[in-house]
Amino acid sequence: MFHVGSARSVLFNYVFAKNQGGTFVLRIEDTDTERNQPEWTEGIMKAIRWLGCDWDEGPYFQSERADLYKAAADRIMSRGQAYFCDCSRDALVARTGNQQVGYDGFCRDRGLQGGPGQALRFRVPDSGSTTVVDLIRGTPTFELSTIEDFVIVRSNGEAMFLLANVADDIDMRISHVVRGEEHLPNTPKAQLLWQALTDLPLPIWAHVPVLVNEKRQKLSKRRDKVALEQFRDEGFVMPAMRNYLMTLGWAPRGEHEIVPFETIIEQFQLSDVNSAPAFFDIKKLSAFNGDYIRAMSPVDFEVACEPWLDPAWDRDVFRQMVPLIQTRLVTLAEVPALVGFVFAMPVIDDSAWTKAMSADWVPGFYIDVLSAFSAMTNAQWDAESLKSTIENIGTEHDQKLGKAQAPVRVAVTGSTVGPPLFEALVVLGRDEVLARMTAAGERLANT
RNA sequence: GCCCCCAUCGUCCAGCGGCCUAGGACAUCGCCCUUUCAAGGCGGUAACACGGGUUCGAAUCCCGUUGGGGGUGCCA
Repeated sequence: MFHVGSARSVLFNYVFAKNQGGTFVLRIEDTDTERNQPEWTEGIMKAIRWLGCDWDEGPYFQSERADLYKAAADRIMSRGQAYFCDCSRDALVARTGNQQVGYDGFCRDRGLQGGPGQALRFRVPDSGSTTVVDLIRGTPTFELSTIEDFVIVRSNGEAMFLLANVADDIDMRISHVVRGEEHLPNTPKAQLLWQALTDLPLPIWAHVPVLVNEKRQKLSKRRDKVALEQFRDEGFVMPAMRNYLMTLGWAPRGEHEIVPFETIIEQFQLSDVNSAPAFFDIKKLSAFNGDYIRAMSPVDFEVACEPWLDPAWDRDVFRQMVPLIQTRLVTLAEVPALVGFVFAMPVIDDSAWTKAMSADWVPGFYIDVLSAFSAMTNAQWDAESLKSTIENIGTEHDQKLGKAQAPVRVAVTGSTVGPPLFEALVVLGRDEVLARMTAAGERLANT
């Protein structure tokens, strides 16, 4: 499961790196070995590739870099900026009587020597402040007195992600860190660690706003639809998703939001990114998707449809339907419903039948159409002839074409809506059309 | 509670002190086109949260209020 919010962050990183001529590094932050599942990593990389954001360097796995983190912890320890602690959460709460307060520094000067059950905490200075340089948010400043002594190495010896990230950022010479806004409160801690580990200048940060739902809460996989894979499986195409995600918090210059990815890369500036949370609007995504589908070449469109087609369907027949359906889609998943009638007669929808067949002019009109169709030679079986045939018979029954085509459409396609009728009749062929008309005629006679 | 962030149409963006009687996109409404449904064309409704400053002049700068959001884990 790859969260669309993560996808957006990846995209911003990628586009920024490309715009700057920089190197996009993929690092898998799998320090929590108890919870990590190997298949997650596979899914992450697959999703990033699907987005077209191939990395220039990596992937690096934090789970394989424990030595680096150990060395970093030792260095901080040797500088006296960390201490061991064996306080449990419960003990802390019991001491302070407050569920929401940070660590109270109980073990600061107990001189614990480390060992099972003891975590390593960073000794945050009691006074002073640290200022984060953020391309999107300016320079938020944090008072050190409000930051607790946080854990950097778990009691099982594993580094926490904060330590691992800083050690890696230094080791990998990371210049810019682009990530979700939810990490902003971690940043002063990261800077403290950074300065304890190296004299190298701090990285430049960019905290992109979170994506929210219609209730303006951060998108969560528990209550919201957020899986990139799910959108893909529901027929959203990558360029549409990519373009849409880029318009959340940012927009290309000018009057158009739908622009080539190259243009986005060319124009993107982190300093232009908005800092307010953005609503992930599936309706707007859908509009982008329809637009991208319409813009495809017929061949590309056919290829894109393939996963949604029944293997038994004749691809040559489908190809004839392509120009009739391409403007009628929001997602590719709608393709089967639109063309299915060509390959097999669907069950006629009851309300469609009633709607199209209940008028008193229908039976007579219907018989005329049936006989006209049977009379048509193969040479006349083309969209224009079929159209004027229906049109003329309709006129005889005092009906406009819009009304007159309805009974035929329902008889042949099972629905009142669908691709252009006469073109579809041509694809179906005279025999098949007549067979369906006859079947419908029998049903008409019996009701 | 504490820390931090944010605030332009219903939504996403544009706007970086005068070009704003605030522009575009999605959504919505109407008209046109039309073989259904779409697509397409044309047009409409719709916003600077509030209160104080600063300034000749503020959507744009400052302060406050209100309202949202994020964080507050030996998760990332």
